[in-house]
Amino acid sequence: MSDLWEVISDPHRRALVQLLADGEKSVSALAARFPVSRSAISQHLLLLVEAGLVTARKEGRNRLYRLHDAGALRLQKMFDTFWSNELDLLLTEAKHIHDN
Amino acid sequence: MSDLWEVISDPHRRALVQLLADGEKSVSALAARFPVSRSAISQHLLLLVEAGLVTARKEGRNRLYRLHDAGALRLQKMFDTFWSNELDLLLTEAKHIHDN
DNA sequence: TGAATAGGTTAGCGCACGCTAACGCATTTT
DNA sequence: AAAATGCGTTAGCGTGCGCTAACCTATTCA
Repeated sequence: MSDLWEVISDPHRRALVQLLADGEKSVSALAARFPVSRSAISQHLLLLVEAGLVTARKEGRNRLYRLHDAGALRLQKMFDTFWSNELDLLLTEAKHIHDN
Repeated sequence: MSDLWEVISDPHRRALVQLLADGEKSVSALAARFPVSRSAISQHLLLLVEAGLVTARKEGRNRLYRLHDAGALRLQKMFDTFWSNELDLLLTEAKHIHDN
């Protein structure tokens, strides 16, 4: 996979990114928030690492995941690139016409 | 499907949205740009319509698709919502530290 | 040292996606 | 009227995803 769009299109993975946005968290701490198994979350996290969105470090028997700055930046750039000039123009035009 | 994230995660559908951003186009005009069959493109377009990103009108034997303003707006809001305060904060911090 | 905890790994299942091929229906062209 | 064009629709195929279950390893606690 490793395509950023595909990676971010999964709801669980998006939620993981959001949860990690406010700091490092362990796998079980994360998994506790979801209705699926720890294994599923683990696999999602590995995908996020592969995609460069997240990094991991070991501390004792915990594995702590955190958001990777460079990855977040790539994500932002991806959105910006997609949101091309034409799309922006179209929207501002539309807003102007309907005046809201 | 009809989930905006899933809809926009497909490369062909993203390209369609971009192509439609600069104006109405017929199915064959669009399909000519892709290596897949017209049927595939047609199915993508129907999905985009279902998702509210695109509208269609008939003119003679052509079917003209165009971007739907409200849909584009929903898309923009979706990105913004995901790009929550934490993510933004994290990025601006990171930028500040590395000073670039 | 044994039990418990945290988490990676693998096999396999169900399922939905993207696609093609074939067909049908309007509309236009000759 | 007949042929051609534009496009939706459907069936069916291959493939990859998300998930669970089961197992294995490393670290901590008793």
